[in-house]
Amino acid sequence: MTGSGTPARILLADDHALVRRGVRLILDAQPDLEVVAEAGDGAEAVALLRDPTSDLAVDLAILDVAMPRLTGLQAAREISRMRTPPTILMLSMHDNEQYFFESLKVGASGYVLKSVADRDLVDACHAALRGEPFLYPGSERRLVRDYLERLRRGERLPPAALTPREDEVVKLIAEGHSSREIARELTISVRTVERHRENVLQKLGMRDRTELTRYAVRVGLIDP
Amino acid sequence: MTGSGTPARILLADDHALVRRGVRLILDAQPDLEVVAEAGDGAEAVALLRDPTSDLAVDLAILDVAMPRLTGLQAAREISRMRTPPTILMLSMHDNEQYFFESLKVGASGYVLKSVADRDLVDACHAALRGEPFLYPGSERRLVRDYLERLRRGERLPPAALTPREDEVVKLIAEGHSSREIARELTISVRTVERHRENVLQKLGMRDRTELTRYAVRVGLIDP
DNA sequence: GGGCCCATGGGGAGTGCCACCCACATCGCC
DNA sequence: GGCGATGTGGGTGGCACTCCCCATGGGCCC
Repeated sequence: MTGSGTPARILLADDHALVRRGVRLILDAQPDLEVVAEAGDGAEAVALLRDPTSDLAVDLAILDVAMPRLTGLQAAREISRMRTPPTILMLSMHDNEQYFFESLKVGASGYVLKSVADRDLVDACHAALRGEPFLYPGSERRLVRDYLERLRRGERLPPAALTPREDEVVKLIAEGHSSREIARELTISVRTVERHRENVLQKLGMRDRTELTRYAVRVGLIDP
Repeated sequence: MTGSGTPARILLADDHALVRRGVRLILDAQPDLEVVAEAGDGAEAVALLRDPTSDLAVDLAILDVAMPRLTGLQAAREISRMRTPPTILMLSMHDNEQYFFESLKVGASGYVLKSVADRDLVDACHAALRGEPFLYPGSERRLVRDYLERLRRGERLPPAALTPREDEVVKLIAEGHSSREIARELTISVRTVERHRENVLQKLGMRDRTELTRYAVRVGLIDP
């Protein structure tokens, strides 16, 4: 991939122009990296990569996880289905288990937090371009350790998002409804509502409704 | 302010190192602007400005609205109460009315969205340093027009919502901390934490922590 | 000085939430 | 034809949350 002579060609997608500009400055400072295209949302990124006339020949796509129109996750899913997809590196504000696993599921090779130093971003780009799955800044993190451990044991990823019913319950919880109200709304027993809530909390590794509420906002189940 | 000879001295606070790095590269490229300090959260920014030994002599503080520990808004409130406070410019991801007014209330001279171009950020810095209240990218915005209109008519800003202490408590609640944890964090009794929570719920007409969490996300006390 | 807001505490009652245990019916899939 | 996933339901216990009541002291404004 990308011989030692020509720099790797990068598409950069983030909805904040300032962030884009900053990341671009960081990457272009590297002799072997070159940002050849920018996108302000996921749809734009996909369109740029699909356009046969543009002939971008992108080696690496860096996508912000959360963007308008098409999120980075959705865009990654589309991009990884192309004939000769570029390597995908997800950029995220959130040190969040769900996002991380979702990113791997949609075909990303790397997941980098915006809180890391610029050096780490450059490292992640290099690792991704070498074909190594750069998982996280700081592989000592429990999240990654557990993930690698599961990989080693041959287990497949069960991060399995939520079931449709669980999504419904989470949405109502995050909207501030009590278990009793939700039970009435869905015409099931209070116990079943609580059961769903427990399962979701356990699945996502969360403790209470406030975390659930932030999750619901993040994934777009509700508006804040 | 800042003679034409020496560049203006800037403190930059944002919890995402990558964003900090990018903004710094943008600003340092200007001959008359110089980032002399960085902070990863509001508390750090305040501490740096307060420290008499550091002698930073900061002319302009650029604060991200949403940061851990102390938000940019809380930090701005503290900073503007110092003896010789620097000019304050708020940096925000959110095109949000509440946020915008809150920023003005806590003493900020400018409010810039992260979605603007780097040129606009530089312009905002220059305007703020000249003492002009640079209100928003694009002063034709209805938000700003209405605000200026109300100022002209001598109206005061809409009611002050929450007290600083209440803001702190809400932030911690929305981050998922229990009353006991918050009490330890703020070194007050559990009863007082609960008292603040009750008052806030009553003030905002809300019922529980999930509504409070959405509120905190809306006004930018926390990120989802 | 008197009033008001703010921050700090406490008691008690009722309810909700959350974590552990248990079970059974259905459906699809291999 | 069993096996896992999904949805449904129950019980118990402990703690947290929410809503009432009470109070004191400091600061600010008229």
